[in-house]
Amino acid sequence: MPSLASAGTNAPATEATGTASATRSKSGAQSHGARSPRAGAAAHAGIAAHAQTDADASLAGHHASTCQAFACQACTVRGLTICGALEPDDQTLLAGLVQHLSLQPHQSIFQEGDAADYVYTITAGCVAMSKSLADGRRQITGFMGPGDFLGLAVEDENHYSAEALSPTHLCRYPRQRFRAVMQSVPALEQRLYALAADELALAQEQILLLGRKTALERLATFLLMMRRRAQQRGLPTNPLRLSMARADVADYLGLTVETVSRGFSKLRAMGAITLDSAELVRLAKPALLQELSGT
Amino acid sequence: MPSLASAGTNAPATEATGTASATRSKSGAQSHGARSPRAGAAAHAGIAAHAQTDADASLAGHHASTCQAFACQACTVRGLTICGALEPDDQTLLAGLVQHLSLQPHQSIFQEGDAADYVYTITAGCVAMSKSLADGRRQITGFMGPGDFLGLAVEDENHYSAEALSPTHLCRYPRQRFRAVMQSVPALEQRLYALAADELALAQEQILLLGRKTALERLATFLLMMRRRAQQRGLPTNPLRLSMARADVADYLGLTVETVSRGFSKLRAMGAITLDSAELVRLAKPALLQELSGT
DNA sequence: CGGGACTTTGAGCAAATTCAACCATTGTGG
DNA sequence: CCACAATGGTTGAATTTGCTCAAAGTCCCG
Repeated sequence: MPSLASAGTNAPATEATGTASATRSKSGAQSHGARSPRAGAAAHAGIAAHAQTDADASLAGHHASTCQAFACQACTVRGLTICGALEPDDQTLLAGLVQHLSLQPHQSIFQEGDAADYVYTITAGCVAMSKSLADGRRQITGFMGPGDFLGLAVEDENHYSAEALSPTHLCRYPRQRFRAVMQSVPALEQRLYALAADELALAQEQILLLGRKTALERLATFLLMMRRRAQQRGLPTNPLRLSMARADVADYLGLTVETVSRGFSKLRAMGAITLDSAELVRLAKPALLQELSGT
Repeated sequence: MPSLASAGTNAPATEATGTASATRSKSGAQSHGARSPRAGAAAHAGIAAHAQTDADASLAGHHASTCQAFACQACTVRGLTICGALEPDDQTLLAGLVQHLSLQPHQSIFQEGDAADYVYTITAGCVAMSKSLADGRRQITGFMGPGDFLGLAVEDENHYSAEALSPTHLCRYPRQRFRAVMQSVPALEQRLYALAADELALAQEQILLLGRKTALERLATFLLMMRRRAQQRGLPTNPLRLSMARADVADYLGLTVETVSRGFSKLRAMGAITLDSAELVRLAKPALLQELSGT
């Protein structure tokens, strides 16, 4: 599949790739019928083409460093992300490389197998990392939100795809130059090492969930995790905004959309949660969820 | 469960914890009946007590550095592990900290929730990292073999357990001192960052497997992965030695022992593999396995 | 040779998937 | 402004995969 993606130039703005939920059986991919017979071709349209930078001209080069630096001063996720770990001088160094991007839901950031030319920091929205099998089954390996760093583990090519799930803002850095800064700034290197360690711990948590938890346990775990994330970022938790579709939750939890939906209904019936809308959840009984989570 | 483990002093040399296979249903843990009613209490016996070092006295301190350095010179996994990335001087630095340990199958190295006092390099054998749920269901998050580094992602306490699956030799370093060396030796830091990145990529591969692959696909993927590992280490691949029990394979693949066994039988029936013994597999048709692996 | 641990095989069952229909929300065009 | 199509979510029924429970079969070690 990676090879198929290489020709990616432009695709219709509305493609189904992002929402074609994975299915468990090998024959499942076709069964979703009308949806995107060319799954995998994806919305690989070059980001630059779609990019709507805060200062659009900045994409042409990095002459806009002062302007960018100013934007960084005002950045709302500064404390959460890598910039917070840096001295002012080093921040300027990074600010000289940065490009700002805006993405719509379902827009691809990069695809499994692509050359890893950039690394990213997310300033707003929600991004999914995912891997797929040849027949289209998709597994989301993680969600990232404001403050998260994207591109940690990359070598020369990406081992996973990344896609915006909600309207998203990114800071993008050319990978080679970022790497150079990283090697000259020990604080940055250490910060990234710590981030990698965190991400690894999360991945192991996810492995436990996928390998050993029941559908309901997965869902309860997921909701509690989303709440913790929101708390860490100072986002509202009492209606908790999921920022993703059921299909994405399903692809994250290794389930089908239907099972996820049934799970939500069951949790609602138990009084554990309330739904303002499909995306806005109230965790009425966190203790019950905790118990249901199996952990 | 972490709190239960804290009192760990000595346990019988033969405990069942390591082999009590996880089960999917919440009630499953008890259903295995006679096996280890005190699951979770584990073989937490201090390693030092069981340790049979190559030069036993070394445990008392680190005065044996020259001796250890000599051992390191002869080390068979030097090229694979962190030592290979170091200057001779830095190697001596590490050699001054090292302690050699030998473990029997089922012996615990550390437990989820323990203080992370050491990091390890594996020189021989096979180690499983695992996480468990409250009711005893266990998930193995990864296997490590000769050359692998254990303790990458740790903060002050371990997020997972580690246990020897076959007779195993380890190099152990006090974590704080290792950390100090790490921070003074950029090459080491970068090597560990690279290892963390590799481990993360493996974890994501595992997430895809657990979330979206069928039992047979998991097994095929597993066998190919084990073969790749053996190749990387220059170990024999034609009878490929698994170095672990079916129960461990099951806990790694998110399945039950029975399903794993059926899978092996099915692969055998298809002619994809041959079994010299339960632990010695011949991959008769790697291409078929590749196809079956779903990737 | 005998005992125990591990592995394999079989039969029935249950959780989650598949397939299918229906409902709700949203945006569009008449 | 409302009908209506489209998308996403929910619910139901049948099916399937993998699990549970049970019983043999193997292998290893003393």
